Amino acid sequence: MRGRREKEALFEAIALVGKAFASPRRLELLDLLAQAPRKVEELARVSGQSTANTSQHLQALHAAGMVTRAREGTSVRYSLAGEEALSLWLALRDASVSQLAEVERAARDYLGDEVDAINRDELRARLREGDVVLVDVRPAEEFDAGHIEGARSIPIDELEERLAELPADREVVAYCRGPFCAYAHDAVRRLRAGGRHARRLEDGWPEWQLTQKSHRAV
Amino acid sequence: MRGRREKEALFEAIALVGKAFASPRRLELLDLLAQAPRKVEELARVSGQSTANTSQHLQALHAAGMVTRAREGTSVRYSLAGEEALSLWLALRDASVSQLAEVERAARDYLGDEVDAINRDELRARLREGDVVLVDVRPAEEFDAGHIEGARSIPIDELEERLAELPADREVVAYCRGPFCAYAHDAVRRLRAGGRHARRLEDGWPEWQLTQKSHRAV
DNA sequence: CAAGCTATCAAGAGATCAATTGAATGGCAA
DNA sequence: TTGCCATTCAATTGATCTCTTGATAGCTTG
Repeated sequence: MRGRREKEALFEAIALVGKAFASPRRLELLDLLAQAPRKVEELARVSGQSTANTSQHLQALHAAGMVTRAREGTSVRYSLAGEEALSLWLALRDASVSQLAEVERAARDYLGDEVDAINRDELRARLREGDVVLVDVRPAEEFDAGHIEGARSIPIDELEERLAELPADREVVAYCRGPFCAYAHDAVRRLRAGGRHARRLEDGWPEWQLTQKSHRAV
Repeated sequence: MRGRREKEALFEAIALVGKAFASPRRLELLDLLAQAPRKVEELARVSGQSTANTSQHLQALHAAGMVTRAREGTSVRYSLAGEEALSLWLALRDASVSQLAEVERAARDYLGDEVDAINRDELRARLREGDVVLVDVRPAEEFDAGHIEGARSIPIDELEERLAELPADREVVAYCRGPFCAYAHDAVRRLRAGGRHARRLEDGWPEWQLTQKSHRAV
């Protein structure tokens, strides 16, 4: 009983989950699913790959227990498999930033110049005070799937034309998918160009959601 | 600026870390390093693979920022790269258990019949009361590299011959490398065969160490 | 039940990875 | 210096992964 054979089987089983995180495409899918459940075709379109390939990657994620799927008529909607999967993905992402300079560099290249940020705790306090306007600049479907309480949805595409909706005398905080999502950066730049005092939330909806849950748990 | 090209580069960089967790061999190395820093040749011997192969995997882990290395005379000692790497590995391991029935099955096959366990909080309380004997059944080097305060080292190999050191009138708690390490299970079975009232700690030194640190941080 | 759409399957080409082997490097000690 | 040992490098083979293409299956609607 219990020899190297069994131990290897154990590590192999764990590596099944590790493999799920070994492909950039799959990570992009996870990142999207962290915002909202989506159909295969949507994921394919948004992530810019073929439907067949997307389906295969989703199946790999499913085999690793990281996503769940549900038929909806003629299509299939995939979701992140619970809080566990979300926090694992966020942990991997954060660890990769702090351990690999490469990631930080890639992030800078993608996000452009840094803009002023505010962290979750500070935002919570300011929301209690009621002296900020909180704007969710993600696509409307993602807002609908879940958002920070008190936020108003103004997708980044509509920001310029709806600028008038935002008061000029209060600070505006924009948030989006997370620390490596360009929407909030963009939004802040455009808001400032529009004469608003604006900052971005340091991270995004998934992180907010997760800390809310763990706060409730504690 | 900032297009699909840059976004892909970002996910690719994160996937570098993901790849580190995609091989069972590398996971075994991480698991060993979570106990104590070790030289390449030791790791090769303990994990039962060739030195060259071990070296290659360690370099992969190094490239992913999960381990650090230090020359020591003619040899090289590898260590886990900080708390971040440890907690990521533990998170992956735990998530794989809760999301994949396969992992749990493999664990049962390897560990054999379940034995009574005690969790960290309960152990902490019992240690304060002083009514348990805590035994670290890992190899002595791992004990030396770090152990639970108040534990005594009795490597599993020496357990039978040193049974007399353990009082028969107090409960004995054995711990080892973690929830999937067979040592504590074995130890409890042998202790019971030796007439002791014994349980195992639910997890092991790495988990204890990590919660100690986060407690201190909070 | 036929058409149309979505998702999955199946097969294959090309790339990447894993492990082995044998040679090279770097530090240590005689 | 020379020899020795631990580690790394380099090259190779076979296995695995990724993406594409074209076919298939499942559901819905006319």
